[in-house]
Amino acid sequence: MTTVDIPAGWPATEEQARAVQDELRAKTVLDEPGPPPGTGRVTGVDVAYDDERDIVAAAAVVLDAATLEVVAEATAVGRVSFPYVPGLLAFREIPAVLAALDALPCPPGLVVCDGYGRAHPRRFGLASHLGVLTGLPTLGVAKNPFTFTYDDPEARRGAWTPLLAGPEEVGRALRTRAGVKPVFVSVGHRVSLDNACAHTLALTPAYRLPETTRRADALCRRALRAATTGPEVREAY
DNA sequence: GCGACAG
DNA sequence: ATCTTGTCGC
Repeated sequence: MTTVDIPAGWPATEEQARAVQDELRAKTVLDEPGPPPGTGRVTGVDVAYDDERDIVAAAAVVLDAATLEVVAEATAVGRVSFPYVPGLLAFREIPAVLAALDALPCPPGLVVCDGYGRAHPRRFGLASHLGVLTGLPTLGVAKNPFTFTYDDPEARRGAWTPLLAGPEEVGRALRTRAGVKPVFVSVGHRVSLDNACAHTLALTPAYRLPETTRRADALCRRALRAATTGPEVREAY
């Protein structure tokens, strides 16, 4: 496990953060199909918080895309870098996520984020941001529709409907388990929407959420618990 | 102006 | 995200 510092020049206000998004958005690559589903490696990233102690823990878990077996994993712990503000989630999660990715012993391949990419008020969500910063292909799978609208997809697994920002399709509501609430998929960087959905289905053989995010979620919670129970914290009592 | 709002 | 036990069901 590694420790993270808040990067120099990291936005301190919402206004600065929005300016960063507006500047980086132009670097998003949307015309690449991305790696074929079921091949190479797929990495899940997620973050857990202890706002009380101002601690954040991130995890990156690399899976073999064909077998979904864990190939490598890494965690990072640090200080919370930004408050939670809808639309600015990336500024809260990215420093720790970058550190976890850096700590991996192998290339991450495609990165699956817990949240949105293009489906974002300024079309630059967490997955887009992480993609532009790392150059890696990224996509976002969110559990909630945020401010967007959608029609309920058919009940069968694989069914989907457009996720809409007014008239604009910013992602898809994708059914990963028959009869269960869909997930909300959007493109991050260097991946097509069709491919993003195909990857999401390949990663959900048994549960609603991708194996990548399930693994990363479990790991970052463990890391947070360890950081909160570790020697340096116990001494404070 | 007020409320809603990924995690 | 996080606070949180038991409980219904495959």
